[in-house]
Amino acid sequence: MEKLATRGRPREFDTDVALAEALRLFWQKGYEGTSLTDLTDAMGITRPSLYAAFGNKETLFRRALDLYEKDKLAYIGEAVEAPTARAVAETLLLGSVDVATGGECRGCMGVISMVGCQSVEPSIRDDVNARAESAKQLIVDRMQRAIDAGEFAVPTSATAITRYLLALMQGISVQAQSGASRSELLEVAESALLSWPSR
Amino acid sequence: MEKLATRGRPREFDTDVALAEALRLFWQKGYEGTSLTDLTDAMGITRPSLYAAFGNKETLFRRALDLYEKDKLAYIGEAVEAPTARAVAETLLLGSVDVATGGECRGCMGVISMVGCQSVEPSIRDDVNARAESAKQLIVDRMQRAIDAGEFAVPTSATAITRYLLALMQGISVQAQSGASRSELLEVAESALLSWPSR
DNA sequence: GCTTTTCCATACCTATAGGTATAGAACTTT
DNA sequence: AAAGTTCTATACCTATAGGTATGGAAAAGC
Repeated sequence: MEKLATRGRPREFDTDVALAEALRLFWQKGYEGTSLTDLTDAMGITRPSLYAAFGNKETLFRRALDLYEKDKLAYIGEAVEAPTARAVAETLLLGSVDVATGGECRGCMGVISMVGCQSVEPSIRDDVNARAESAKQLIVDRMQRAIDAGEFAVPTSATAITRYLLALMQGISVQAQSGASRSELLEVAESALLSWPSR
Repeated sequence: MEKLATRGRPREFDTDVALAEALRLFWQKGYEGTSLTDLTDAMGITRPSLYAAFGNKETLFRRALDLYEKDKLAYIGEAVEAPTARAVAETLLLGSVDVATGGECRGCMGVISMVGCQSVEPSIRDDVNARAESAKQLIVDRMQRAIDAGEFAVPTSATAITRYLLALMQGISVQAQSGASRSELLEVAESALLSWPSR
């Protein structure tokens, strides 16, 4: 990905560290709310260095999303490995609480980007929506397997139960952003799990 | 609220119409995503007219929020009048689907503002959060009455069940923004109601 | 009809946005 | 050590942001 130069003066900063810092900013302030000055200040590099290393603001944002998915959304991939639909739901809900309240950044960056980037350049919006869609598909497929296995008492559809779960996760993110505590959000997850419709 | 001038040349535009147009824009593009040029173009007035009529962008936004609450969030006030907690939940969930997919603007403006204004001037953020908090309190009080009336089978708390409901409504809004259809969102509401924990 | 008040239109202000040209310094390879 | 790269620093570019000064036109009250 990174064309690592063998000749010439080597880069003086660590792109991984810089990218992590960019992620922090985009997560906290959103794509449009984060200016290049914010970025270069926090990353400790100058404007031309940023452009040489990352192209432009949009590709930097995409790289930050990549890092976010890898570091923070791993729980989704793990969740769909769980043995039952109920266990999947539990992992997803608790995972979203963890991400939304675990660090210094509140809420899920995906949700923040989905809500905040609808009026932004289509290329970014489409990218964000596509990422969300592929995560959704993972869960839909898993839920379909659970339905086929007869796990659900009430008749339902894989897409319906998935959208229901995602709605809760998204709501958890929204509330985390407006200041809800970890324990308050765990109550939300528990409420959902208490009346979860599969055995 | 509006100091209506008796002397001098009367205003040539209808402030209510103009405000409705401003609401549309803020709803679609968010506070920061809506520029004064966007506003004046859509409202059909000039910049000084906007400032004379509404003060500045921030107060215009607050006025738009007022209008939004009055026109679009009335269902919340109606919901808490419903006879049972289950009926309250049903009214809230279906109402949020209606608002999120009813017109040309997708999602709930409150959610959009909560997510989009966290990094914006504190005065706006605090206002948005306060509005959300007061709506929440309405539901908490109603749920407490339902608990006191013994409506819930499973032991729960008014704040937990309220946050759970709000999470669903917020998730519905997020999904509406990223393109979910009305019928898809109705599935979310139905999924929640099918396993609603009160009789 | 005159005065006064308020409106609208144009043009402008400062600050900041994202992005880049230029030039010199620093490092690697040969 | 010299040559060849690629870095960083500074300064700048254009576009747009929110907001305002100014002047002339229009409608009300007297």
